[in-house]
Amino acid sequence: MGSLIPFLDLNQLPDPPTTSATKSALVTPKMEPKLEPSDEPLETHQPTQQQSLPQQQTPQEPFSSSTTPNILSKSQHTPITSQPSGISSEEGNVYSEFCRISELFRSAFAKRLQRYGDVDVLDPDSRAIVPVPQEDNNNQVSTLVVSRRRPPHQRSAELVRVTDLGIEDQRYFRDVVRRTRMIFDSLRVLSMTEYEKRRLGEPGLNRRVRGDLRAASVLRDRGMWLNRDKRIVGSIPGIYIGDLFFFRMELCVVGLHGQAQAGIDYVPASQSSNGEPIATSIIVSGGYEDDEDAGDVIIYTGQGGQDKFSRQCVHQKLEGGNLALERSLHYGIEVRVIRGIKYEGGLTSKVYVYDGLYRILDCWFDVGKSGFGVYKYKLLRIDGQAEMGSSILRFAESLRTRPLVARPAGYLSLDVSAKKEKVPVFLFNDIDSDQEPMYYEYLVRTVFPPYAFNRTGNGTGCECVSSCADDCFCATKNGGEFAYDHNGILLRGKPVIFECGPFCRCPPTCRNRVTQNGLRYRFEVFRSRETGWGVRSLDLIQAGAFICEYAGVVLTRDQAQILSMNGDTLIYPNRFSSRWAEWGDLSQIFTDYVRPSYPSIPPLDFAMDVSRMRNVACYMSHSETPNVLVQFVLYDHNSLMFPHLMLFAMENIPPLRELSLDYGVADEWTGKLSICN
DNA sequence: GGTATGTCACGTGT
DNA sequence: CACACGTGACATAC
Repeated sequence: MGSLIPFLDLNQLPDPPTTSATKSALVTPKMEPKLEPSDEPLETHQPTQQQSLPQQQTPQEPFSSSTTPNILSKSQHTPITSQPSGISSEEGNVYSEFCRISELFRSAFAKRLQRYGDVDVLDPDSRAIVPVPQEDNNNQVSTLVVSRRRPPHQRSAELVRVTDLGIEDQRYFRDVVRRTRMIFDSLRVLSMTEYEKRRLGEPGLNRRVRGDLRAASVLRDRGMWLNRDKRIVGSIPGIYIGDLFFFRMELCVVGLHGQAQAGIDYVPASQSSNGEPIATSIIVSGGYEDDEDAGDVIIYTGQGGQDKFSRQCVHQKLEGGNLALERSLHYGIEVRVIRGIKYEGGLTSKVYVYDGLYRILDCWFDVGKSGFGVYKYKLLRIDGQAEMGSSILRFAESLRTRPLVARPAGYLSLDVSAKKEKVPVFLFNDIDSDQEPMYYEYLVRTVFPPYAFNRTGNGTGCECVSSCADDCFCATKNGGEFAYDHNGILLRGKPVIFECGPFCRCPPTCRNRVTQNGLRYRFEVFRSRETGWGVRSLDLIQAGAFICEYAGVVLTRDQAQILSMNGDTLIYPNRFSSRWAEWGDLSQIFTDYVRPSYPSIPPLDFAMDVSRMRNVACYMSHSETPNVLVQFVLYDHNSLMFPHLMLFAMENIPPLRELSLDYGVADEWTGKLSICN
């Protein structure tokens, strides 16, 4: 178990009431905590030994039966059904989620501090995280709205540092972050879709919607922003260096940077125990002409003094974020650095990259290029961290354009697909002499047995000539909606997706043919010391984007049993974990969110042979926190027994980060884990 | 002295 | 040199 190290306790905590044995306790040192100057660094605490924290499982939320979610209307003020604070956590999704997280944090606290012995044990409820109170408790409605009048929402002033999380906790927090971001993205897209629909009815409607802002507001009203109960200095649990964000508000939602616009986030002086503000994170966005970004070393300009056209027009003052940075320098407190960089090929023209922790070395008042005074801060990246996301982005860029110049040694092949894919698939190994992937024939698509095509009537397709719409026959097969948005992003996972196919009249550019158009990203099969052969992309992959098919030769159960005795490598599609089920699931937001009656498929009873012919997917590694999911898709035949295995991104995957799949547990047929390598 | 309310600074995404 | 927007910190009012 990791430790949460409080090093600045800003509130006097009440006396300990009795604590029940079932509750974890929040403990705090008896002595008055003090800020120590930088020559006595705060990190003198030793990390705790690894302890496993009992993990509470997410309560399974039953799907209530009611209507589909309503519009994301802001004008309508209809309160959602809410969970009054203090009610048992089994009842409400949001509330239980909060309790779970806060409980984890409290347990971590207790574990950490018990080592000191000299502590007070406090009633956990005294510091319980409570979701933002809903204004009303009218249970009959569940329209998604953003409340017009926000209850005052105090951010915590309690500074903590989270270190040495155990593997279980890392996995847990990663999952919380991933789910929250997925909900953010679903809401963002939903908000824009609703707007487009409304605009069809009201042509005069011309006000642009900001889906990102709306999504953040909805999550905030539901109390689903992460890490609001503590001010975390240092890294945020569940967020890795190199993680990518397309929207500024997303940084707020996950707690990486709590300011919607300002580049410096800090604990305000008014809340700080000694009346001094402390900086926790900054965003280097290129908005200040006096910034100098050399990667490991940054000369960062303070905030303020600009007019509305971002020109310096007055001197900056040592207040707010500027003062906070100066105080952080004084106390030797590290700050998180997020870079906003231009990047084409993403969802927006800019991405935010978490680049890790920096220490502030120096601070001075200088005359900027404009002639006005600005505060400058010299920051140095702390050693021993993973490589910076922003430099990986740059490196990937050079690999895309001139691979052999950027990396002269290590390429075994510049296209293992031998031009069978639209884009080359690189093969790279710079650590040993293994050349295994060279010896397989590259297979672009899964080979199905002929009778998969004969079994059912084939001629069922749509008659759309130009483009398919929501009332098209193929949309009906998918429960009256397409599975993808107009950019080919998977909106919601389903047991099976019916794409338009050879029996449809629509063109190949139809939006319902996402998985039929081959590779879009440049992949690299690479050799790794940890995972053997693995796969990574040279391009940024947006969450929900189609990656590739998992291709092989389909075998019946009997055939598979014979071949597996030969030691051939087989894949069992029914063993992949059903990650599609959580993709696009908004039941945490809409209390009346129902799982539509999608057509389901019978349990899959086939295996795939990848022992002679395989594609790039076969080299993907297994992970219990995968970044790729399997979605079954049908298009070229109608046999539900034999769907294609299509892979989609579960999160924004930065270039050169390894792709991973949850292959599931040991297979029931053979007892072997279905991974080839 | 605490809470409620108002004002402002802070860039962003389109 | 367009425009609307959300948040948090802080000032002010009570």
